[in-house]
Amino acid sequence: MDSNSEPLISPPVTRFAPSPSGHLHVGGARTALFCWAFAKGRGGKFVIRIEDTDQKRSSDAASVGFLKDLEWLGIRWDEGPVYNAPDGSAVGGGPHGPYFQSERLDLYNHHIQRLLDAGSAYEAWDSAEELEAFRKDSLARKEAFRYRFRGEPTAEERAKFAAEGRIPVVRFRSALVAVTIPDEVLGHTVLPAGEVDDFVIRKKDGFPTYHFAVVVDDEFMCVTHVFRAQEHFTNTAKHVLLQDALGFRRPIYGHLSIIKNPDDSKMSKRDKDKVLRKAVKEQGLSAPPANTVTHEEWSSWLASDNVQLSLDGAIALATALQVVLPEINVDDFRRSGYLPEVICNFLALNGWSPGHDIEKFDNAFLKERFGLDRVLKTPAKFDRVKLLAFNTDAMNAMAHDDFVTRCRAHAVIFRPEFLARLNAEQFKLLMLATKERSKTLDEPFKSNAFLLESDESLPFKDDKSVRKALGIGATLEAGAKSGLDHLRAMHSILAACAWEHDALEHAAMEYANVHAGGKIGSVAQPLRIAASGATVSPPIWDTLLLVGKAGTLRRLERCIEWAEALR
RNA sequence: GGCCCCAUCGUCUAGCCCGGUCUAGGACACCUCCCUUUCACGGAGGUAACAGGGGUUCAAAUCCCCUUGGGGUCACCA
Repeated sequence: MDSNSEPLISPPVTRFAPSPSGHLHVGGARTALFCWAFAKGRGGKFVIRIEDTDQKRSSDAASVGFLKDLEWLGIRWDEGPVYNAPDGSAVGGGPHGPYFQSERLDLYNHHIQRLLDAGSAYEAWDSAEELEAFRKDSLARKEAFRYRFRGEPTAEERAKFAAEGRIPVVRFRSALVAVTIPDEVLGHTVLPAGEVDDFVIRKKDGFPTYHFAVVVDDEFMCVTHVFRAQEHFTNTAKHVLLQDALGFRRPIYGHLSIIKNPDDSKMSKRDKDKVLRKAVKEQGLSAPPANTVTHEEWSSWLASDNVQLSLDGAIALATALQVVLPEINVDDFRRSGYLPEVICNFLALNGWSPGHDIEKFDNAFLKERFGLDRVLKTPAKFDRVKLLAFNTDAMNAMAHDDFVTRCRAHAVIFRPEFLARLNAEQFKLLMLATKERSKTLDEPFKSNAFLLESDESLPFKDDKSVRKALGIGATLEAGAKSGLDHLRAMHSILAACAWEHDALEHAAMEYANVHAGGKIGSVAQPLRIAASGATVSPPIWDTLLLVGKAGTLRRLERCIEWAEALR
């Protein structure tokens, strides 16, 4: 038995309780992963609850889009919002619902009334302006602002407030005692008396605050272990006080360090906008590039750092500005072609390790081995380079058939144009030709866009390596042939060649032996440029096969023409 | 600023709780070489860290204190 399995409570119930959002952030994904692994590895339950007590931020149906991301990662919940997985199975439901806090108001109000009746809570009538003044005052004295009971309003005052249309909030009467914050990751620590103020538990709009709803729900959803981001650490004191006042059980707590960017900033959904703003500034743009965002969107976006572009808008703008958006959400990584199992593995390694120099593992292993005793207290920087390396390894280890299947699944969602261009056989050929150099599921598509070009309009790239391969601008020794010469010669050879891998290779080899000193590379590179437009493509014969005979010959002709005009 | 937490290669980390086996291990990145029809992959080497200062001890990355640095929090957001 390890140090954190609790003898008194088993099996454990953990929960992931985000506010509604269309996207799952990697930090949230890791929290969910740890909660899931802990519960499932001990025969317990993993619950999802939506914390939508902020009416301003609770929006539409897309508000739980992150459920799709969780499911994609292989993290399934035993209780929570109902979700129909792509494989047809239904996830969620359960006996302790509803799992949206906005639907549990009666429950919260019942318990707030209990506190009110017991004198552990009271109504407070302060206006926003009054509170602001208090805060300013505290700030001037270089103190943290702590709200304290300000006395019962007189009947007169009460009448005046009512006449003004004021609506009271309910505040919790915090005892002036030191509070121990229980934490199995950071260690139990004591908050000095007076640190917790009389915080609001019911807002003016009748909704409970986060602190109150969490405590009630954790109790009634039978949550035994709460693992959440470190930003909640100090809040735990409030929760503990509330639990004591309400007579609730106390779950075991563990606070997880945050995940940071390589530059030490906190990883945030605003990072994409940050990159774009920088590019706009550097490139000195004063209007949105064509086919990106509307002028209205553009100007409101530039007017305030707090405004975020829509995903589609951000992607379009990034393409136009030729910048790469940082992946922040799970969905971003999916779009970039990362494998869910690799993301889970890598995420788990940020803040936890199984020891013994083990780095590669799957969720089953994680579930088996995960425990709070090996969770790190230090924040980790999210290293995309290492993630990519992990993904590359997983891609290389994949069986050919699996690779093709998964690339196809990726293409259906993100690269449909390739499915339109290639038949099943060609698709498979391209995938296998690209497999060993693909670091992501998206790479077979991203790096082979030349296949989508028409033979009549494929652009040829004019750069140093292209000029070198074609022999443009170079002086030749007597009798030697340039890459361009090879191209001219190969045109007729290919025209007479069967369009099949070995035949192509054989014919080119034969030619190279006679005219290129056996150096096939000096023939293959010009061909590659002609067929793909640049010096990088899948193995040359596969490339020609995919472009097709007619297409290759036409591209050759155009390339020769283009190269001749260059010199 | 008050309160709380944290600190091993550039990065993720092992080791720390139970001081000696640590001239600090692994991985990613980086450098060198090999392989090679492009780009990649792969193979073989290499550079690289206990934040600083005090203690305790025969002995400290490991225990204690201070300094410095980093983080969190101080909402009618979660």
